[in-house]
Amino acid sequence: MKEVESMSRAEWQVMRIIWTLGQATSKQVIEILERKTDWKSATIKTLIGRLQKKNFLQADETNRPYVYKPLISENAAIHESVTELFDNLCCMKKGMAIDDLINNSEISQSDIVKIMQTLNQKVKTAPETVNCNCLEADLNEE
Amino acid sequence: MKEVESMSRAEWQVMRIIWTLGQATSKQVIEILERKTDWKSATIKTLIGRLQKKNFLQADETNRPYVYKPLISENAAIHESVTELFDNLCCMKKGMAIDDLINNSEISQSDIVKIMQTLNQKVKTAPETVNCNCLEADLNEE
DNA sequence: AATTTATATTTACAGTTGTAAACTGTATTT
DNA sequence: AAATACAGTTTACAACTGTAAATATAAATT
Repeated sequence: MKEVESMSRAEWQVMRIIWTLGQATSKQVIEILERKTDWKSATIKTLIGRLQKKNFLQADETNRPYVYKPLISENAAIHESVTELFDNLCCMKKGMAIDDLINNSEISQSDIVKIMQTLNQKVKTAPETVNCNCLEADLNEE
Repeated sequence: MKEVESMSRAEWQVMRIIWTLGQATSKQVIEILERKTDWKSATIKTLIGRLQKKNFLQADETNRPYVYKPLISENAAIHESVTELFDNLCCMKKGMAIDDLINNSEISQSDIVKIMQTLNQKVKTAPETVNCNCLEADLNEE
């Protein structure tokens, strides 16, 4: 029924460790997450297993302990999640949501510059207004 | 275990109708969602019921059919969801995520202007860089 | 009042998620 | 080789979700 698997909140925490390290053993992930959370090591093992099943992680099994590597890039994963969430929103509200996000996130100087450039491009072709379509049948949801 | 209830994807669709109409009967919600989705009316009734249980909706039961009203504003709900999602992300990646979002969302002229103003404020105090904390214990998650 | 219709509430059921113990197989140390 | 320690795999279980049928209740019609 579900087209594409998605990553749960707890699974995200595991992926973040592995993305940041590039690859990791379960031991490494467990050590770090035991400091960050109050999860038992068994819980973390479960999460690693599920991430493999969902094809977000792959174990290099040539020698033990296995080394786990990401099968999806962090950027791709972020894109997927953020897009999925924004799909829930009224299209009229997306601008506001982004504004809110900017207000509540710590963003570096260079990222701010980058975003401004994006906006400068965007403004050239942006519509005067975006209408709410919450009540309309969306014929096309590609 | 769960501090605050959150809204599922399907429940969001129901709320969007009710926010947009201000209030609605189940019949109205069902009619609209039957055009937008392939859900059966029974499914939509279940969702309305769950939203009431989670205190996102309240039924005015003075006369039938009941009129359902939101107990949370659309903006508040958006803030909650978006914040929850961004909590998953590496803080170093949030700027990029926002940039990606802007690239992929239709945003009105006025929203763009608003966002630019926000950025202009933000840039004054923004840090040069934001460091990844994916491997660190977060002592404080208030 | 009895029947039909509309609407609201209960029950159902499989899959996902958070959370973790138990078990199994491999590697290391006596 | 036997015992121990680790790491990987299975099993568990309740709550939440998507999906919907069945049932109960109230309103409208006959």
